[in-house]
Amino acid sequence: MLKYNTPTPNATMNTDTPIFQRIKDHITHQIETGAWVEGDLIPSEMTLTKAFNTSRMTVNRALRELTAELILVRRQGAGTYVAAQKVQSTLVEIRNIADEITVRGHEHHAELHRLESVAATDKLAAQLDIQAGQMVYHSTMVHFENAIPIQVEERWVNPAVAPDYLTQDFNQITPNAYLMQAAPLQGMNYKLEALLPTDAIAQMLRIPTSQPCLVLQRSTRSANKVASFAIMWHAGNRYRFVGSD
Amino acid sequence: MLKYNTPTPNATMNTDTPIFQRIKDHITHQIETGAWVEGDLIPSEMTLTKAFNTSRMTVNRALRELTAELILVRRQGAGTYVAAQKVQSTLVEIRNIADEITVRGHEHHAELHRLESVAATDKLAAQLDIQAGQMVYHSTMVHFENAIPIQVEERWVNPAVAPDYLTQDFNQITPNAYLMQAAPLQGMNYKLEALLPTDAIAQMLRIPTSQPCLVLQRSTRSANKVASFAIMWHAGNRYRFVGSD
DNA sequence: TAGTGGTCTAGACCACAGC
DNA sequence: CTGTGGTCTAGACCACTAT
Repeated sequence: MLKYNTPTPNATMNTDTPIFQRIKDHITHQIETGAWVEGDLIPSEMTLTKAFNTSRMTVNRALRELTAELILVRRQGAGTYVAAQKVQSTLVEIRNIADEITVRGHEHHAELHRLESVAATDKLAAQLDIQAGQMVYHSTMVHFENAIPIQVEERWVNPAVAPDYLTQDFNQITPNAYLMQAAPLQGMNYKLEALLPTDAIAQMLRIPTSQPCLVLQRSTRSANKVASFAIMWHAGNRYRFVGSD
Repeated sequence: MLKYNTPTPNATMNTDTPIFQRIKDHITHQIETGAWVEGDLIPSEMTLTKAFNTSRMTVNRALRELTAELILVRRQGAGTYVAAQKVQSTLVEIRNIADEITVRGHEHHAELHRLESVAATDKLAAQLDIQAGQMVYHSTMVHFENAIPIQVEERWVNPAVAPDYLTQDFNQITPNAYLMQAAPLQGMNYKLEALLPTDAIAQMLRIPTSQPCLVLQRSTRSANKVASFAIMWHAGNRYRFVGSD
């Protein structure tokens, strides 16, 4: 474990905030700002007990709750670690289509059709919460399952959040996987609808323009900014979302 | 609070089970067996402390965790109660389309097109986990938002779970709302896809057959049986699923 | 063996609800 | 006022991990 300093109380924190909550806030803050990242060993219960001038049970409660929230992982005898970033939700789990295809035992590959820097249109600027005309990164990829095109992924990325986007090798890592690692995910919004494809999309998916598509639009947030906005087109006859509760 | 006896240790319980876990198990057992139901006041921390011959902090941990799991509700100064049963999920929250439309400030009404008893086809029998040929209830409804047809809901119901389905007035209560009340929901599976409508569906939604539809298929479980299977068609240009995480 | 987390105790003070 | 839950303390014993 590196990068650990005495906790600095947040100015916005009410003095009535329970101690266990202050400890939780401190830890999540370290993770959100990237000071502590996935796999890092964080301070032990005893260290935090002294740092916050409290009792071990109070620290234990904070760490136990963060573990229940899947933010930390604890190993008896070893220590407490920052958990792997996972956002789970019925609809969000399709975020890494490469993994999903591999899990099904099928072969996945992707074709990069476009990777460029473009000026944000008004509409796009609103999606990314930036100024119109500002430069943003844009990529278009097609994902294949056993050589059949399954998803067209068009993505716009906020350079302020992922400045190295254009220099990635997207044959090695999917845009989603890269963004997950480059910018710790805070949350997302999505929209799901059924649409007819444009000619360009139909061509990439190798379907007729009369074939309905399942279209997922999603924006992700990181570091209190909108990190990226993506539109994913799936041929309706080849792809569906499933889940259970 | 009624119906409370000294906890009877489960025979399958390992003697190494932590005390807080035994308390949690005891409480969830009371709820699962119906001994305690929604809204019931359960024993206080002090009562449980004595009953389990432990300390208050241990009882507090058990109750706090069950509260985080939405199984209990606590009110300082008043007591601890069994929480209302709720199933929530991005995709499951669309279960009551009438409420959803009303919340948007729009007018909702529904037309009942069909309400009948039919013999289960092989496919349907598999969905409902019953014998083919067995009688099941079937309904077809169209839901309107401000006089525009927004959803066609076709539903098959297991008579063993909701024997009074055919005698309901579905102008007063939606099938979903009735089933939620008649059969406490255990869980569900769903499938979401983009399809072209059949002629009959297109006519009910008043759309051309070339208009893609967002189709949600869902089966619900109750009392360890499949309670119902539903197919909901939405015009792709009028309806979308949205959510956030 | 030293340090870690997992659990538990027997007290304590407080805010709040209901009578 | 009494009883409830919300939080906290300063210890304790144990199982496990790493060295």
